[in-house]
Amino acid sequence: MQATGERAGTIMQRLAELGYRQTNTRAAIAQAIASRPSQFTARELVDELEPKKIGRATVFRALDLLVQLGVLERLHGDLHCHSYTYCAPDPEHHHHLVCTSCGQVTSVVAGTVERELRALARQAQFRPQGHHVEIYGQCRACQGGA
Amino acid sequence: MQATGERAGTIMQRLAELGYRQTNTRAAIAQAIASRPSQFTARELVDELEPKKIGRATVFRALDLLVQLGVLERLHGDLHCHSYTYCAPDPEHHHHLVCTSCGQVTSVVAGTVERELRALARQAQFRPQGHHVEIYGQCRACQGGA
DNA sequence: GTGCTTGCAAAGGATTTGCACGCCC
DNA sequence: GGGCGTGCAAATCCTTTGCAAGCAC
Repeated sequence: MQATGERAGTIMQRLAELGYRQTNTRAAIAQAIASRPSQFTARELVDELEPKKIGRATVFRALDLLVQLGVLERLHGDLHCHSYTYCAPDPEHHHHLVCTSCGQVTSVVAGTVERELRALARQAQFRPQGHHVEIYGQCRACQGGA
Repeated sequence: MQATGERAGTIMQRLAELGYRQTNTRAAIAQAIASRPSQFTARELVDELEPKKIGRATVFRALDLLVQLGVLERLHGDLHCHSYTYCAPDPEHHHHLVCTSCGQVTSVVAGTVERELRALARQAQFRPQGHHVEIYGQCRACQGGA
């Protein structure tokens, strides 16, 4: 697990690396993202940042940019269409475990599943280009309580 | 593959079974769904049905109802968030192969993948409750042309 | 100084809701 | 006849866009 301060730093660093400017506004957005639980919506961020004089538009643009840079990922699924999740720089393809109780999102690398999916596609004479996998359930912390 | 007429019939039948009324409006919606390619958006249906004097609201309500009944499934994913797909009554859990060229959606049953996903979750001390899997690529028909 | 970024404000859509009428059972 | 289902229209909400001013480099 990464400290939130470190997380915000990583985001800013990544922006710099790719040649984007490190502005105060972006730092505030990075900070807001870092301080959120691992899953959040655009709306939540806008609500948090609007009082700080950061425009809706700016937040949406930053979100798009960060997804493009690979810092954030978009989540899909019945419960949280249009959610985002922070994503540590990681060249490996991975999947998500989404906790239905606390919303925590954990990334897992799953070579075996990958292979199975490819085999499945081949079997259907389908040429796979990509896929999207999300598993819902309860994370370890939530199994005891709820 | 199911004939579209049969498909529309199945939808109406399912409504009746669950105690919902079989109205002309719903029949028209069922027909429209049945005549679509396997993947479609709410917007498309509304556009098609509005000229026929079927209100937007009614289409959205019907869509929600059908998803609830398990006749339709919502698709997610970057390319087609908020798409729907017809789903033949089928007790078995399945996944989707989505063609990026023609939009065709094929259902596949994948016991092996299921098992792998469960194993993966267990490994992370995660209690799985469900999952969502979509594979993008080109279906057989589109591999030759495009 | 130059050009990327931002904030404001307004536009643009999509989806939802309220309500009175009509139709299915 | 009773109550679910429908159509109309307006409301609401989210997201995108245009443009002039500001700030990073």
